[in-house]
Amino acid sequence: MSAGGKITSIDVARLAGVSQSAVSRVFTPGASVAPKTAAKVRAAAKALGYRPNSLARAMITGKSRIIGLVVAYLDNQFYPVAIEKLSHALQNKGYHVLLFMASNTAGEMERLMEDLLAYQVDGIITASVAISNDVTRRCADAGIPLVMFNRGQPGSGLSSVTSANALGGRKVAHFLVAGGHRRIAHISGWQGASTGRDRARGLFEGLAEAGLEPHAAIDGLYDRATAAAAAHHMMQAATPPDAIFVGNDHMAFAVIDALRAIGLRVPQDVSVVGYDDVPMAAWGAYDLTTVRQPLARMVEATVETLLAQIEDPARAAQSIEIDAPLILRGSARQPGEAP
Amino acid sequence: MSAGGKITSIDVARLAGVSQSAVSRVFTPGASVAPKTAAKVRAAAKALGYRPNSLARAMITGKSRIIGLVVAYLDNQFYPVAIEKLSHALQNKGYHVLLFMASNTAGEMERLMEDLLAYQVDGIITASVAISNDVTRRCADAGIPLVMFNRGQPGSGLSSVTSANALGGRKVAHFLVAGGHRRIAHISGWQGASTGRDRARGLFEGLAEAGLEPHAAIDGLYDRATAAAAAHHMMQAATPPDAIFVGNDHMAFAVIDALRAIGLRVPQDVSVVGYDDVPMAAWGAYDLTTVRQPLARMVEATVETLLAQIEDPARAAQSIEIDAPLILRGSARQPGEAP
DNA sequence: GCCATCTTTGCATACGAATGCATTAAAACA
DNA sequence: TGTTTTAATGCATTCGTATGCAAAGATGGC
Repeated sequence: MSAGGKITSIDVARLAGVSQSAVSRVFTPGASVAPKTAAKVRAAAKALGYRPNSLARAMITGKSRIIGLVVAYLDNQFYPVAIEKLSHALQNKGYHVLLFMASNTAGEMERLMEDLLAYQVDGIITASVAISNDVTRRCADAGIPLVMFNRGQPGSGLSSVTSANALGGRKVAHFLVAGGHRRIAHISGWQGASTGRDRARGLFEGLAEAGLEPHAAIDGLYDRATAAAAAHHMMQAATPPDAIFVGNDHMAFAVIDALRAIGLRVPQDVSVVGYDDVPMAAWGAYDLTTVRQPLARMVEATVETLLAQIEDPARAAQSIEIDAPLILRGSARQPGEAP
Repeated sequence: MSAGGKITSIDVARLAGVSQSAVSRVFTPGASVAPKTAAKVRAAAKALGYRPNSLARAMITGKSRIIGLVVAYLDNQFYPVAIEKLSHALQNKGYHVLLFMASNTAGEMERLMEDLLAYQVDGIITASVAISNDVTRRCADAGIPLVMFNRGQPGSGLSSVTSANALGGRKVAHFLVAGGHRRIAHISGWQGASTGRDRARGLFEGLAEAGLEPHAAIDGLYDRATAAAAAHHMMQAATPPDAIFVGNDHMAFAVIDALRAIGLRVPQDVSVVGYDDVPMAAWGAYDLTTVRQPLARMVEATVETLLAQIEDPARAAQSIEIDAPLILRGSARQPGEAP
């Protein structure tokens, strides 16, 4: 039915018997058009199947209404779900998401940045811990509003939205101590980024408050294999830990698998606690006690912050932390349960 | 350092002492420019931090080099991983991905389509089984090349890339029969789309070849809760199945959880086979025997088909099926093992 | 019914880059 | 060296829409 040929506002104008400007105004919220004219135009537009060309509009207005979303690995279920919610939220605000998969090779990053700028994105969200500092800096230098999701960068002057990672780590410490654990180890998230560091720090502080030292601590690099190896290694020590706090759920699953593989029972032999509360954490096979990142609120805050910065570029960057509750499930012995 | 102010080809031209056309040609592969001029221009461009504006370029050329990627739910790990690979493949070809999350409400879909067209995408990939037929039709009507990933639509004249679903189902039938199972049930993928139907059909045909009838069959709608309920229901029958083929891994995990929850052992009491071979299928907690969708090859075929159609719009649609091998793990009793 | 005020509307231009055409500079050839 | 061919460049126009400005129309007050 509709020909493949491009239909422009001029075609619509011709059919409706008005000027091109009139057509434009009908599709520009807040512009001055007589209701009668608008009706004619809309009718003509519908008849022709006309759609305003967003790209042309972007040129004129200088706003593309495109947000660049930079992510790295989607294996960790936390990110797909975050992407889903971010997309929806942005779509609701009339923005669209240009997706960039970032491999972390230097050359790739370079190209990615170029592309991000070339497409005139109005703002950027980096939804991955593994984005290099350098990249975030360059985006900011280019004057494009940027919000880091699930990662902070202290002193960078960039906005970020995270859960209260340190507090979350501390909650885990208190919970495990209250549950009677005394040899509490940590397989941390990558220590190259604040997220992993803060969770570790929180744990250690919490332990210190109870007069405990961390029994062991290894950087799991957010990598399943690394985490599994770390767990394996810890359990072969002369005095193995009686609980392991793992830096995120994604690694925690690998840790549980690794423990079971060597015949250990969770939580009878070792308690395991994760961080994120991805949907999978609630699944029967893992039933993971974990700290919930309140995704909906984090997304809301991210979008709100970004759009505010787009509207007012002079606005100061903000670092938002959202409280993360501990979710009790079966992978860790609870206070009052028999050891 | 670089001012937020927009730098255009005219600025570069001025600094390099050439015309705007010259600058354009330097950044247009295949255009005729003297090496000396190119060098001057590149130097000036670098000095100013100039990047060609993709949006402006898109207007002139009529090609945005943007691909619309429409997805629905990202809970099923198959899709995030697919998105990751699709993005990378398209980025390598110089395309970019505009991501659309489709809730399946009618109104939403309408808006989504409008947006897809408004952004002048060069092509569309629908990476979800749950996209309505209607939507795909309308994209095609608009004359935009479209490839359906992981779903076919027989007789639609649209391109699709899937694994050989029917054959996959048949492989499962043969495998389960060879393993000594006789009461083989199916919790299928959504029967509203070809993917789920073909897998079911393949299973049934395979069973028929062995002189067997399906022991039971319920539509799991690709939904965890539905699948779990179905499994529960099946096992409470007077003669429960001794094997269940589940329409995808995502549901299969739920089924295994449900079975274990009522004290059944997998595979000793019931064998479970999935479809997809998502990374999680290999994890210790499930160790799922499943049919592997060869993601890399599917992505490759999808991108290739789409780009071919973009280059030559007259090109006929094609339905590509890629062979899917059965991956043997621990969730199903194997031929030769004791029952 | 007339003038002041507020809406509508069209005209013309701008956004930033690509490209056909004509012109000029350089290279190739005799 | 002169002429033909080829490569390089600039000019002007184009893509589709938004918007300032001025003119025209509608509305209201008295």
